[in-house]
Amino acid sequence: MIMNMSVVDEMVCFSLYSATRATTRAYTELLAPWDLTYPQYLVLVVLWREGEKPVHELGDMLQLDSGTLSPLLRRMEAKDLVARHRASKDQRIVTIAATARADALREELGHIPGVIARCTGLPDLAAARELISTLQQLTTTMRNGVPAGN
Amino acid sequence: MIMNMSVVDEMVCFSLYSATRATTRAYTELLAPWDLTYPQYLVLVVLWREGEKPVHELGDMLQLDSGTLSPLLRRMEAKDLVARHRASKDQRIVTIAATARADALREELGHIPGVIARCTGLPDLAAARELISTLQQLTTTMRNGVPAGN
DNA sequence: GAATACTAAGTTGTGCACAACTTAGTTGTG
DNA sequence: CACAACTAAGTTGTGCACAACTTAGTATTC
Repeated sequence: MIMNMSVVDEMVCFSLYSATRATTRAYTELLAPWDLTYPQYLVLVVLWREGEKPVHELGDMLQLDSGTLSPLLRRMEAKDLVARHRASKDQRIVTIAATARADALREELGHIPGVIARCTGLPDLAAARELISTLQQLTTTMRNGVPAGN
Repeated sequence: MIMNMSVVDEMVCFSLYSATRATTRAYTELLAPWDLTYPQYLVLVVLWREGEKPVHELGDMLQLDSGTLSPLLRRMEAKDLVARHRASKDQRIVTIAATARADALREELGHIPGVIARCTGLPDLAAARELISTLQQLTTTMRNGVPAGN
């Protein structure tokens, strides 16, 4: 907690920032043949696993607001990957569903998690779980925000 | 390395992605009073520590290309945070230097690393170093790219 | 039941990231 | 010297993220 903590903590953030961009680039390369971006792929993963979902629930799961999701889903709709329809019960809610084309992609893209697994270079499942745990805790703490009084 | 590895590995990437966005938001909030973004702050940190630098060396350090840095530095120049001048020796090279105003900010922003330190929620220096090490290794492996044959 | 508060989705505007390209300057080779 | 190969910075275009706002529909309260 003493002296050089400062530099190290900036390094935590910077190495996070670098690692995420490297990961996104790996996904970009992997997904290029299907004209998919990483956030678009994440939407498909959620829809494949959970079925159709309102926009705000997708937003809760991916931690993205409508300002990000609305145009992203519009692009996915244009590529015939998702369909939107108003829920009849509550006319404010737009439900997003994977299309038949998206469902077909599920098999085609089944190799991706394994490829990414190798790309992480993590030695085993335990190491992966530990990293996930550390990152999730960091996310929670960060999201609680900058404590009052700086 | 067996069964559910796939799901876990997607979780590694997603937790990275979430953690980075949470961190960037924390920086955004912290830096708002100075009208600075996180990448702009990173440029200042490099210039403070290393003195003036050509654009491509900034790019090497931050892993950003000229397509990102050129407009970013233009915005920083407009805010009187950096100055650009052509190196006389090699006329292709534009050297970026912190302005007096940027140097003055160095003290004013001195509290930030400590605040971020607390926001990470990491228990001690050892935990921070371990996370940095894991992330740097992951970045290197990721950047080596998707191995041939998928 | 009318005014108010709230919620869901979408819009607008700014700033990264990054691929692909352009322009200008430098180096290397014959 | 000429010319090809290379390098540095900048430009263009696309797609996130996200703050701030708008629009429309729902719930609440009196």
